[in-house]
Amino acid sequence: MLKKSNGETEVKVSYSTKDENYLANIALLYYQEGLNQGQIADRLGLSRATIINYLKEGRDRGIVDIRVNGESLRTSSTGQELRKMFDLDDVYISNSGPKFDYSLALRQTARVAALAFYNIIEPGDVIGVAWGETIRSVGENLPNRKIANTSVCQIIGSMESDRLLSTEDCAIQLANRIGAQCYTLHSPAILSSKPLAQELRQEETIKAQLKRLKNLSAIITSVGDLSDSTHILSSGIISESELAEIKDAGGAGFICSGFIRADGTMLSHHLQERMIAIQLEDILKTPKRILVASGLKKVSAVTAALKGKFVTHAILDFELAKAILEQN
Amino acid sequence: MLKKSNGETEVKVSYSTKDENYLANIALLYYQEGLNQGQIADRLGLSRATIINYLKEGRDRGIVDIRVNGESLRTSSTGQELRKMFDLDDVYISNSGPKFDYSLALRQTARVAALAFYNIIEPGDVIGVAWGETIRSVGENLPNRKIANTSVCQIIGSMESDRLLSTEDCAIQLANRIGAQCYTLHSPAILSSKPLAQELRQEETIKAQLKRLKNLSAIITSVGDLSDSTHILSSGIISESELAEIKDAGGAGFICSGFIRADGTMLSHHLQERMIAIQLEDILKTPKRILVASGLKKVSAVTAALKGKFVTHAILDFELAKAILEQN
DNA sequence: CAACACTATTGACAAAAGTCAAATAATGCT
DNA sequence: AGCATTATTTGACTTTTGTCAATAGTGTTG
Repeated sequence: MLKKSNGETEVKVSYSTKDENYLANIALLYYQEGLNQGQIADRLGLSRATIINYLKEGRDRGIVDIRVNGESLRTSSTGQELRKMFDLDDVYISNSGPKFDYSLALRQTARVAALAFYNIIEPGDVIGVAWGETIRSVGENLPNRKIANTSVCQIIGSMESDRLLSTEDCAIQLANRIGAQCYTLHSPAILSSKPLAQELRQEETIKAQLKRLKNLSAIITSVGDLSDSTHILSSGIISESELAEIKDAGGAGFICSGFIRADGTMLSHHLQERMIAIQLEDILKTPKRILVASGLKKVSAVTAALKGKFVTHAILDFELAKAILEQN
Repeated sequence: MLKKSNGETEVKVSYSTKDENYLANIALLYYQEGLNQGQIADRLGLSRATIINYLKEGRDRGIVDIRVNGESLRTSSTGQELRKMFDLDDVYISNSGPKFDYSLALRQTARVAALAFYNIIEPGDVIGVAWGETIRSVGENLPNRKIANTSVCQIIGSMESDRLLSTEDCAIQLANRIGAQCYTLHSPAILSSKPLAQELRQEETIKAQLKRLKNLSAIITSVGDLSDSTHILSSGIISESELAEIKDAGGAGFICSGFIRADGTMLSHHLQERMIAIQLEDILKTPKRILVASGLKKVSAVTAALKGKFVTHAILDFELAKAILEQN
């Protein structure tokens, strides 16, 4: 961009036309002034195609930001009914239409949850983050907007499965998006024997983290169902016989490592002895308990979680919320 | 939404599909999931035209908010040079293309100023607001976003002109947008005689306000030019002979009530004796001095204001900024 | 309960936006 | 300077979006 002419060090006042300022000005003309692309092209002496490229680049680079007001997602009447029925602080409802599309519905719910998250979480919060497809999707849909002085704690040990990235990634990504300090749990979620698990719990780094989990100010989890297609079965975390055992004992769902019955009471199971995770009792002690869930197969599990008071803020899809209402 | 039936004041919990939640969900599908209107219509079993209406309503009702990052507007190289040349804190450049269009250029500059304003003003600021087309447009382009504990002070008495609404409207609108307490000046800007002006300055409400103007933390003004088309002439505030007088004395422009020379020094004039407004000396004492200007006819006036250090933060249009650079 | 005044919704058409491969301009490298 | 490489810009075409007048639905009132 320097133009030398006859030895003089003359600095050409050049504008790499594509700098941020230029992109931002075009975005203002388009999105605020309301000019169309052709009019902008004429004005700037460029082709319309170029304007399209610039507008796109502006969006990609975050110079233009299209955001949806999270408050609006709290206004659904179905959500309000659910809120009253289970005495919740907040219910946010997602809606991607009645047509069945598991992954779209999940993403939509995650997006709503991401917006809700910014309404619920305050500076200074210490946030426990669970594991699962849903939570991971929430992390992915969170915008990069800092919340001051927050920290994030992984609340259940790591695991890998085909569909999911390992647990700590959920916590790390979420922490990165909100600019939080991130404390991970350096342990598998489930160990092969009880003594090994006990021993590990005494390790300094793990002990310290487990202690931290007793004083969270917020927690975000999903809830697991106990249908035949539950991912704890398909990912090999529990066996078919163990699943049957839990169901026989009245299990309706699980949150992190803990199983709960249809009425919301806790169901202890020997599996827990081999796990490194937050205790259900500690979840109940956490002031803000955010639950995110999507899909009709979670009806009983979510209902159980609501009855057991594991939730203060719920983010659910419309179909799920309606089904829960109808059953109660 | 109130339904009166046989005298009862029954509130119908109406279930409009068009509630905010629904609109917000559609907005998410469109703007975040990236589905097109046809796909959304299919999913929700509505026509595409309806989706368009919903999306539009979402934008109109502020459920969807498209915003441009103000920081980006600070990155222009022209602006950076100007910033160094006059030792400014910040320069924001607007750009609506080289094609001459006074009113578009003004609006674009005002929009950029509105974004800059939110970067510059902090909670607790006491902001002096001047008068003029430019400042009025800034107010109109300010989004409704509160800044805590701010107050706004009208810094020059009221006047009316054909093109402009009266001065206090500038201050009031700006205050409303940012949720500030608003102090107006209950006086005309210019009076017919010196004694009357003196008397008025002793009135309690006016005295109190004038005192406030000595301790502003920020000020936003434009700058007036002294060309033949200057609005202080056309609106009858000064006469042709007075204008000629000021120009003969070396006047290059004015800020609020005060005239300045091309080198930025203050030029006293007997007109000031009849005016109710902030003093130039007090502007110089204000820590954040925001100047907004658009249009080539303001080259000398803005240059004078910059030289006289009446500005710490400048918002200028590209053509104007370039012209100022080239002359210095 | 028919007539009225609304608002919400839609289909058909017009306008605007998006895509992409080709052309042009900038840049780097002997 | 000449050539290769890469980035930017564009024209022609397709897809998506927007408009608007007509229609269906909803509640209100005499």
